[in-house]
Amino acid sequence: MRVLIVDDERRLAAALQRGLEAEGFAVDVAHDGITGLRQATRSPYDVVVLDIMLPGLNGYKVCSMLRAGGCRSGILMLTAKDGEWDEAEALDTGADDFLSKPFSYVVLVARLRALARRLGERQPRVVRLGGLTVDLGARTCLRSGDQIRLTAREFAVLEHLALHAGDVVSKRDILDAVWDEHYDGDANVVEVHVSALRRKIDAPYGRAAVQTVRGVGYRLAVDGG
Amino acid sequence: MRVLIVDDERRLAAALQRGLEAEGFAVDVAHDGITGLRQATRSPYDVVVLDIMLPGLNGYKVCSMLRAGGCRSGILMLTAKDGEWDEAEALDTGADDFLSKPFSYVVLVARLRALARRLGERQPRVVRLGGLTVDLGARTCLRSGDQIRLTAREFAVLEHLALHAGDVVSKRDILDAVWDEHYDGDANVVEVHVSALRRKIDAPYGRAAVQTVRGVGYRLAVDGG
DNA sequence: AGCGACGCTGAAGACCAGCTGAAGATCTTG
DNA sequence: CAAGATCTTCAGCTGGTCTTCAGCGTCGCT
Repeated sequence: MRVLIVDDERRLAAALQRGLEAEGFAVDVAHDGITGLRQATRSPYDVVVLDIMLPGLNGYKVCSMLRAGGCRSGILMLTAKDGEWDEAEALDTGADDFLSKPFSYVVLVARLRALARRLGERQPRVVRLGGLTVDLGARTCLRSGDQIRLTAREFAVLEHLALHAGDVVSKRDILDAVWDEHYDGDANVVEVHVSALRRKIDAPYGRAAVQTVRGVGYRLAVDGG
Repeated sequence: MRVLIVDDERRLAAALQRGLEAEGFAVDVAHDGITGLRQATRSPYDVVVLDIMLPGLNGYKVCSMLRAGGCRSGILMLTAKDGEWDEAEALDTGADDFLSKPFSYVVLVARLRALARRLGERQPRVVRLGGLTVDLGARTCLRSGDQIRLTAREFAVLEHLALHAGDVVSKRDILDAVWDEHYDGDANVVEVHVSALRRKIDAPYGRAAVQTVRGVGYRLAVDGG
């Protein structure tokens, strides 16, 4: 899932980025309103976490301009508690949810997930493919009834494949979806994680759910391999 | 959106038709399995609402025959609640969703809409030519039901031909589309790959989907050869 | 029938994409 | 701070794929 954090408190933003990335989100950061606005319109995010106090262009303006421009991402506003700006106004400008600073990290993650779920209800919560079950909500994976322990990256890769089950997904697509867009390293990271994934969900079961399509990318077999 | 209702309860079918037409759907009705099957294959519907209890040919049979014939419409099965036929079986035969009778009209409409949306979103780009099926999304190719393993180049050539099925495509066009457009090598590479393609999708089946038009180029027969 | 142009195809070697083990970097946890 | 897990980078390896080439077949024209 792709998240954009727009906050001028660099340390907070960096901490959030690290934390969320560890949970498997792909996170980009902007430190002012103008940059955030441009970033959010240029690239499709699932959720934008938007601080209200921003240099240049405040959060309300960014939010309403995004909505005016037809942006369909979820917008979670961070409101300072001093009461100068209130939550009702945040919702009025088109935000989907708000959180008062200071907030607990755990709460933020829960809200992010809830928001993403709410927006993406059309997306299946569970993808079942033959003997392979990927539970996007619980972030768990079952193969032939066994619970498989996956790392954050592994799961994120599997998630993206599962959401496009049956179709070939290029390594570039996976990079864009799972890593943030500034990642410019080798696509070999994808190969490494796919390799690890196969070692866990395919090899021990003699299956081949994750198929290589040479010269194009990968495909998750709709029958689970 | 085009909907076909196949149900032998004439009053129910007529009521549904009126209701759905009022909501802007284009609705046709059939009262038995044979008619429904013929109607569904003759005309492309977005969704077929299919009762299971039908005179002549039951809903399961209609459904599996439709799927066997390559029908890609959404199929919503109406299952009687007496439990004689269960939902798992409905899904097995290729239905996309089911609804137990008696059902609420509002629920039916919601399900219809959801189904149409679901199908529309994941509309795989598929080109079907007689016994030859080229799935551009999954990058797979089926000939008479067999999965054909193609290399990246072979598939790319076939893809370009399929997108212009029935038209003659010059070797130059293929070079520009499949190879880099500044490729200045011999056009013989195209011949080599076409040759390999024919060996896989035509020769074993005694067909000739890929036709040579001497002095001009190649043409993919619209009837699959 | 004979000729030339065009197209087909088998073989061979260059080439390249993808796989994987290992090592170092980085982050998390106790 | 140490231990452990995870992520990324790297390089060697493998096997499939692509291209080239040459020889042959086929077609259309005279």
